[in-house]
Amino acid sequence: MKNLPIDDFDIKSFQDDLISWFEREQRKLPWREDRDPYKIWVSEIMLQQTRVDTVIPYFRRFMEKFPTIEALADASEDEVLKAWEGLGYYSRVRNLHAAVKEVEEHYGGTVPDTPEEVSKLKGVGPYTAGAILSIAYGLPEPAVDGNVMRVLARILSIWEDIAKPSARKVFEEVVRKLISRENPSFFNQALMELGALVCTPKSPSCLLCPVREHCRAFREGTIDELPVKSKGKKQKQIRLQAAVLEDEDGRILIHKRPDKGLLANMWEFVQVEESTVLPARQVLKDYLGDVFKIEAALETEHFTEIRHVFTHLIWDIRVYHGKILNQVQETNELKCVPPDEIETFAFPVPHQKIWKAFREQAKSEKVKDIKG
DNA sequence: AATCCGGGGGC
DNA sequence: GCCCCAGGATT
Repeated sequence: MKNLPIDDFDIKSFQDDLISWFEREQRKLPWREDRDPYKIWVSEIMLQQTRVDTVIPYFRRFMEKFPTIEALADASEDEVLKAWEGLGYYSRVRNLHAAVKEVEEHYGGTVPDTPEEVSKLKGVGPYTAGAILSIAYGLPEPAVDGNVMRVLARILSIWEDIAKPSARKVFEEVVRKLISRENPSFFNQALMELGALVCTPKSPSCLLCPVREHCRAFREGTIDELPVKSKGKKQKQIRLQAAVLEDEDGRILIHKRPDKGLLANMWEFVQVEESTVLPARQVLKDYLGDVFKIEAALETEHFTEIRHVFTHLIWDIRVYHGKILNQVQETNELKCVPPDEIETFAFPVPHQKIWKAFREQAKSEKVKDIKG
């Protein structure tokens, strides 16, 4: 029996060692400057599946642009998406935007402070609810993320598979038993900070650990076996053909993705999935040919290939260059924009790479012209 | 319970 | 390459 009860565990001593370490060693972070629930909330959404160092510049820019709940509620979705461009998991910010409007309308602009109300907000799950309630309001609610599961799995020698959704509840019950009633905020933050700075996934710094004496895995030599985490399956590969298309005025054709699913509401250059049957480029030409007259430029070879790895799939994109000879009928999803305005739209990273490659290719063409 | 949903950094 | 990251919504 490896999952031991926590009877022989000195909770008070553990809390003291953990919290006093946090008071000494915590990093200075922009969302720790005050206890504004709005800032705590935004930071927690940004930090979902995203490292602190990545989040910091986004957080600063976001707060400059949308300093209050009211400012964010009044912004347009395109503006908000643009501020999130490059951070990934874009439904986070669309949900945040909707939730902030909800708070503005139904809670008079004040983030609610009960588990029931906070949890109802879009994009606020068990972790984020606990984080807001404990950090912003000082309530003893668990905030169990990947760090907390790793740290507690080691300290208490818990052999649950932390990749399984059911594991989170086990750890929430553990936190309810361990959490400091005097300082729930620092207790929760300290567990996460410890996971980020000391009790790391690989080669943890046990010799520097403030709670080493409380750690069963350290005592029993099982640090490298804990936590137990099953592996996910590998990504599906998708071949795409994309085109940077210019109209006769040199404007670029861009397309807005549907409001659900992958990269919802983000802009992109036109692209289609490659057929396994038809020869290269034929699919793209057929697709575009229904709508546009495409000049022979599309007959030339693709000018770049982009590989982009997502969590659950891999895009391999061949990118062509073409010219549109007829008038483009613009819609909400289809626009022609001048090249210098491309960067005002929110593009996913793979299509930012396409634009970068396109400009460099155009530059080298120019050099050739001059030399020729 | 599985699957979907981004992107980057560390090794 | 592989792993993981201050997870949540949908099915």
